[in-house]
Amino acid sequence: MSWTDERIDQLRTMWEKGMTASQIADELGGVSRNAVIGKAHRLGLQSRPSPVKATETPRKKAAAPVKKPAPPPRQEPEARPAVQSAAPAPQRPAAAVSAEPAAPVVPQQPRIVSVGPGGFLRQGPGDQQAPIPPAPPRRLVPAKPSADIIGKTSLLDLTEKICKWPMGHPGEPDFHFCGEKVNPGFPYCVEHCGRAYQAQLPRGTRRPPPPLPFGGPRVR
DNA sequence: CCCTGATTCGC
DNA sequence: GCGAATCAGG
Repeated sequence: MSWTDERIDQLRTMWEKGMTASQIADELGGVSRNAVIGKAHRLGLQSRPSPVKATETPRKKAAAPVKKPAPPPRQEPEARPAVQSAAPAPQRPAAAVSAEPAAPVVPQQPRIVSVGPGGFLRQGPGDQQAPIPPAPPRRLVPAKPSADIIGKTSLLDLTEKICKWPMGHPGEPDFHFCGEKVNPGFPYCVEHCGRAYQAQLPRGTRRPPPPLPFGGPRVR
């Protein structure tokens, strides 16, 4: 698989929604978790809340990645001697202490949500925000056997005694199995055994190409 | 061991 | 640019 614009877009969306690389890889299909991560980084989508601790990365080979020598102290220790403890004045609950001169505490932007099948966002009991509609509005309906499959032998109907020769192509609405009584000892009925098992001819002898299984190449 | 993301490096 | 291999942490 290759990274088409569409797939890149899906990757972006899912990554930003907080789906794990594995989930994204599954959903996209044809790519590994590593591929997803690699692509995400190449795209510049980087390091969102990951379960991995943000410890230094002392790669054994390369030079140490830019380690911040000293994060610019937002407040000098000298500027605020221990006066505060001596001031019994009614203070705001400790939360505001560190962000005193600045604006009110910034509400943490990345809300952690989980993503359900179909791409909807699950909400916790405490969530008061209106439900976010699924990106692609899909209606989930109970699976119902399609009209042209009723009466046919489905995967669930297969037993030891039933011919398992596939009729049609998997994934198509009318895909089913032969369903005849099997040739005892074989997974297929007598007719399909004749198709499945070809006599071994001496080497070098030409023979007409055998009929392709699954009803031959798909025609659309 | 399972999972996670990050990084490297040969292709 | 891609992604397997590898690393490192939960």
